[in-house]
Amino acid sequence: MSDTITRLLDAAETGIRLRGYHAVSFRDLAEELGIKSSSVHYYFRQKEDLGLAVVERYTERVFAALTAETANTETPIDYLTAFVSVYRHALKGSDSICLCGMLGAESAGLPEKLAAAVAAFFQENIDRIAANLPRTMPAKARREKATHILATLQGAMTVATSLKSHKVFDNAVRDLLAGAEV
Amino acid sequence: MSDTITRLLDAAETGIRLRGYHAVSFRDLAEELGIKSSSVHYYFRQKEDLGLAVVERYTERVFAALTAETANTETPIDYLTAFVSVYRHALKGSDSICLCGMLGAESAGLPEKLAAAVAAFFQENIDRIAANLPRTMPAKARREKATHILATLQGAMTVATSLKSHKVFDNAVRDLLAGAEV
DNA sequence: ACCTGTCTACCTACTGATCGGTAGGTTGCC
DNA sequence: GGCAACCTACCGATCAGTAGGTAGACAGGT
Repeated sequence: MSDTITRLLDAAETGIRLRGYHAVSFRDLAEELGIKSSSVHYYFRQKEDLGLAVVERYTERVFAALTAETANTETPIDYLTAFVSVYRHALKGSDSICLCGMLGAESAGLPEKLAAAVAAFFQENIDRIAANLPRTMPAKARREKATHILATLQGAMTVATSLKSHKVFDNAVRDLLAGAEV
Repeated sequence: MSDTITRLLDAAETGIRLRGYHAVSFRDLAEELGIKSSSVHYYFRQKEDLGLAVVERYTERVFAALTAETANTETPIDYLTAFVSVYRHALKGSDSICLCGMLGAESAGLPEKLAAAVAAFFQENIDRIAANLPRTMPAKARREKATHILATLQGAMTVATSLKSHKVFDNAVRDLLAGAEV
């Protein structure tokens, strides 16, 4: 992948995670890279194409990190702790919320394909968590707990960013994991 | 409050909750009411003023509903059930997320005063929940659980809206309350 | 060694639509 | 006459997107 494409995806991802899809413009991205906005259209014909590429790359990166981080966990609580640490790292490394947390909030105003990609990201998160909850739990209870965990992570990032304190995220997650030790 | 102002606040709130602050324009609002965009400036000099008025009215309405709904609760779990039902009602009535959930996500790209008003909304939510948790819990644990509960509610609205199913919200909240019965 | 064609990675220059915002009417009620 | 509730008619900035040009690298043929 060319350097310019990578830098474009980086700038777009940062902008979307901080301010939202509609607050990111081709002109701003171009200016940040030192090129012209028409050159951005050379790589991404429409804004939707850029958005989709950002979500695709983000999805792959997050799931790769989740797979790696949870690889050697043995108990469900170890798995959850590792899972959560990937999100904690994402928040602290970027000082912004999850890309899909932002796009999920905006999804009614997004191109359909983009909204669908975000929904798929959420669903895959829920499925992965549910698959690693104790086998002794009924399937319905696992689905509920998995949804609860994803919702808490996403909401904790939003509230922590608004209150400008990563501790808010840690506080929410500490109680989440304390309650999950079933 | 004049009818036009109420209708403007309604239209702006709906637009922001569905698509975000930057996706709402004076022109669209005016068109929806059948007036001209310059007339919107007659009521709200700047977009920021409109945004602040929307958040103010929303904050008052939500806290009034929370106060009313939780008025006759006796146990912490009753309080939480009533608290959560206000958010459930907000989601189902509007088919969109919490106004402050959207603005909190976008807060890095918002006028400062607006971001501050949203942060205050979150903080007040946390304080109210914490104040109604069992007195037997240490203050720190109450703060953590309260943050956890607000984060779950906000995240559950986002994920449910993205996955286009209110059941997602119910699933997350059912597990949240099941774990909260301490 | 020199021309020729093709390709990538941009560029200039522009379009029509839309943005928030302003100046200065007009209309109808009290 | 004065005021509230609009209006027309703009402004300059910004938006996504398009048309068509160019400079440089590389390849193949002669």
